[in-house]
Amino acid sequence: MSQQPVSADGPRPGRRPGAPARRSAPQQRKPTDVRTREILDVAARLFAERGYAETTMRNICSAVGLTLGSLYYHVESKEAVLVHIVTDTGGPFVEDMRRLCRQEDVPVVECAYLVARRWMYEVHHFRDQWRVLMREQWRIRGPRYREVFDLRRETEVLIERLLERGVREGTVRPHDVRLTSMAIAGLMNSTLQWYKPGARLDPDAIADHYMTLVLRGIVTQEVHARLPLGTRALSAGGQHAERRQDG
Amino acid sequence: MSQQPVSADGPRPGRRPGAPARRSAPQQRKPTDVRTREILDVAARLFAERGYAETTMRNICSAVGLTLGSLYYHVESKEAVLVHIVTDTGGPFVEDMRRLCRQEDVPVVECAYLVARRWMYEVHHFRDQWRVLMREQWRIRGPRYREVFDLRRETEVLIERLLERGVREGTVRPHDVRLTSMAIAGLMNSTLQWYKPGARLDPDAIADHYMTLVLRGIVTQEVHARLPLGTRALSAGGQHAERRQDG
DNA sequence: GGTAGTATCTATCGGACGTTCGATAGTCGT
DNA sequence: ACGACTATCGAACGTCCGATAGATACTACC
Repeated sequence: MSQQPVSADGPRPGRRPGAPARRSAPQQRKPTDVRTREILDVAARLFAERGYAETTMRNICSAVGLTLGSLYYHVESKEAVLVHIVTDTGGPFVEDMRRLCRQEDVPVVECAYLVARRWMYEVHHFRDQWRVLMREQWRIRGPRYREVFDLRRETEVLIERLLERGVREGTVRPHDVRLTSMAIAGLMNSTLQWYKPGARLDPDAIADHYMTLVLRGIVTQEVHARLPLGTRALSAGGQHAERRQDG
Repeated sequence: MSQQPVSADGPRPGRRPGAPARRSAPQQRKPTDVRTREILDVAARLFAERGYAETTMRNICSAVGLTLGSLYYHVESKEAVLVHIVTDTGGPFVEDMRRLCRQEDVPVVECAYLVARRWMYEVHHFRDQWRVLMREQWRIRGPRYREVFDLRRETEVLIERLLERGVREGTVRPHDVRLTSMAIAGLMNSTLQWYKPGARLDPDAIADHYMTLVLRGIVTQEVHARLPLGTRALSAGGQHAERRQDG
């Protein structure tokens, strides 16, 4: 059970000491440093598998093939690792959401499907990171908490604005947009708890299905009958929804 | 920061040692023991607030006014506390679900609303316990894990069966019932992350709203127009849904 | 009043964890 | 060739945690 600080498959003593020593830029904010990136990815995997508190810095050392002293050369502290994982995952996602929701020339219903697909893609392409984000973000205290909280809040507001645009557009019936926004977020994020990659349906199909579920509840009667993507996923008639054909 | 094993507001040395010494029955399975119940409730609160790993047995001691040695007189171990919280919460819930889904004389749509309301009631009436159940149940390993897993799985299957009955009944269109079942569970449980008691809407209103969202996506066109409870919650027309009138 | 049983206390143990420190080896610019 | 810098190592420190052991006080029953 108790593993040594050096991994079993290769202690690699004195391995590449000061190998590259040349980074493209003296970036301090974004750790594009290869080794740090590796540490962050491994930590995300371990945090997702066993949980933050159950993962020790020594576990991370074993996984990346480093000793404790070396690990602390790259990362400031254990909590800093968590903060990096959360913000590096949540930040770009919110940026994508901003971009998708801002295209006011695209019909709201179509926008909604794009949002859903992008959401499902992010969640399951960075599955470990998102599981950590969802399960452990509450640990972050102090000024960093506000930062993380604002990311989540902005996503909610973006969806609310999109739905309100749908009302102005005439395709969405007036209703409690906040509740629907939380429903969409809840549906997308809840797939983290049961969806496994390589399952019967791919993330896009689930995105379509779930977004159709929500949209059919709020769109006007005219739109309801001809939901563009959703009907494909839902009205297949059989026990199983169609598979998407665009690979 | 570091608290003593005795709480600050009253060490209460030698307090009620062996006070009742009489229990109504020699129950061993269900800890109806008053003190144990208190410990479990306090532990659920602390686990929900700070997380299982961050809560120490000494924290629980301070909260219930006991010392470490006394605490271990009532509970077997820290993990046993978690197992009790999870099973005591999940068990009765699944029993309720069984009961609600078994009444085959009640129309499926009505059944669905009853399920949703019961679900929301349980989740927010035992909020701490459910937050622990959702966030920490994966820690339980060994034979106990199967027990917990089966509880969750049975809930999913019960919903699937209900939806299939709707198809036979002619009110629900044929579709991927598993996906919808997961959607319902995801919607109900996701409210734990944002709903605070005393908010604008009560749990019943949210249950109605969310179940209507799902049902409108899967029921036949005839049923869609006259969703009994859901329309009340959704078609209010304004920014806010109605409040329920039956207290 | 003695005895059994219940519930509490104090004190302690072994271990694990996050973090720090000083030393060392390799690389690059000059 | 020689410092400056980068990345690594090994060893340790202080703290905290879950769990245990043994003594003690109080109640109930005969």
